[in-house]
Amino acid sequence: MRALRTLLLHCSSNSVRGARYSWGVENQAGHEIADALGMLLRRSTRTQLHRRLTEGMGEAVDELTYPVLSTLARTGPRSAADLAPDVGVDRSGVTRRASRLEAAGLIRREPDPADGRAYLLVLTEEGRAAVAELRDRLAAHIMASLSSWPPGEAERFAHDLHRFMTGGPFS
Amino acid sequence: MRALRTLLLHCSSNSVRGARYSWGVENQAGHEIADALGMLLRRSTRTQLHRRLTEGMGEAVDELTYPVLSTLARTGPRSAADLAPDVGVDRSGVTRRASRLEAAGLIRREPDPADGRAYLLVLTEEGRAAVAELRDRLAAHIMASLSSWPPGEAERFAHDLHRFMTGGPFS
DNA sequence: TATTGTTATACTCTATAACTATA
DNA sequence: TATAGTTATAGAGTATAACAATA
Repeated sequence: MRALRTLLLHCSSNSVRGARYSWGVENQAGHEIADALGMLLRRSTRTQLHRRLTEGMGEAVDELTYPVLSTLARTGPRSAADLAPDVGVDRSGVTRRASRLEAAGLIRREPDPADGRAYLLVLTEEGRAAVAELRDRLAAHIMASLSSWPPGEAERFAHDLHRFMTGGPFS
Repeated sequence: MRALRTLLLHCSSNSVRGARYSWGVENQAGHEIADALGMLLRRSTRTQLHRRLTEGMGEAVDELTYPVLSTLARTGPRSAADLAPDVGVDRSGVTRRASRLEAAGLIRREPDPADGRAYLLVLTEEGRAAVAELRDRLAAHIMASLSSWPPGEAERFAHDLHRFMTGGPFS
């Protein structure tokens, strides 16, 4: 079955945008998006982007700690255990990252008035400023690359991307 | 200067799509794209996606080794040192990942006829099939989430995304 | 009994620095 | 001399499993 599939795939060896792929033309849009996402999810792309955006923001803000800041900014004060699934690490991981951020003055720990066991992680003023700064840098970075697009197309693309992410396979 | 900026930012505390942000409305498209990309680059999103896509494909294919396979499929046989910047790790990292893939029969090492020091990493037939399978799964996954879009809009979005990635801040 | 935050442990992956072989 | 592949080493980050405190 797999052998047959492979054979069929390799019978149609058309070139997609010069790349050396050799699969069919069906689902062209899906493959085009898949390739773009693959590029975006590459480690080199992510680290390079993070490095450029966190330039001069202190050692505490990096690829590991920023998701904690970002999620707190989006949802408000949360406990470590509550934050864990959003950040994508265990609650012990959230604790370690939060400790770094607390030492840098970007967040503070407050006893949860509703649960004596928990501590709420709260953004400080500096933490809020850091998130806003980073978000503005990314937005500016993005818009600079869209400046050559015809009027309205960037806004349309932004809308489509938002629609894709919220209703798509990643929500 | 930063204090002034922060102050200005927090004077306009409008709500964007229900999120608890408090920054201006300028560069709306940039911020919308930035938020979508932030969601996409999150660790939880990436690991979840990789886990779903590599289901039942053997232990050798995972988040670490797939970029090696994918890059080889895109560019043809390459040496480890040549591949390293594309994959986003050191050449020793490429060696380690390639060894796992070679043990699983997905790639093979061939002496580079043009350089006696180098070995070319070459996809085997199984390796090509694995890449095709994974790429098809992702494309199908994506298209399923776009099935409810009006005719033509998915294709338009695919085109825009490709244009954004190749001409954008990640190229 | 279950869950909180935290910490020690074992594990994985990485970059760095070696090493040998070849350009 | 510089660069290829490979490997040992040290460092960073993680999940797991404990622990005491609280629900």
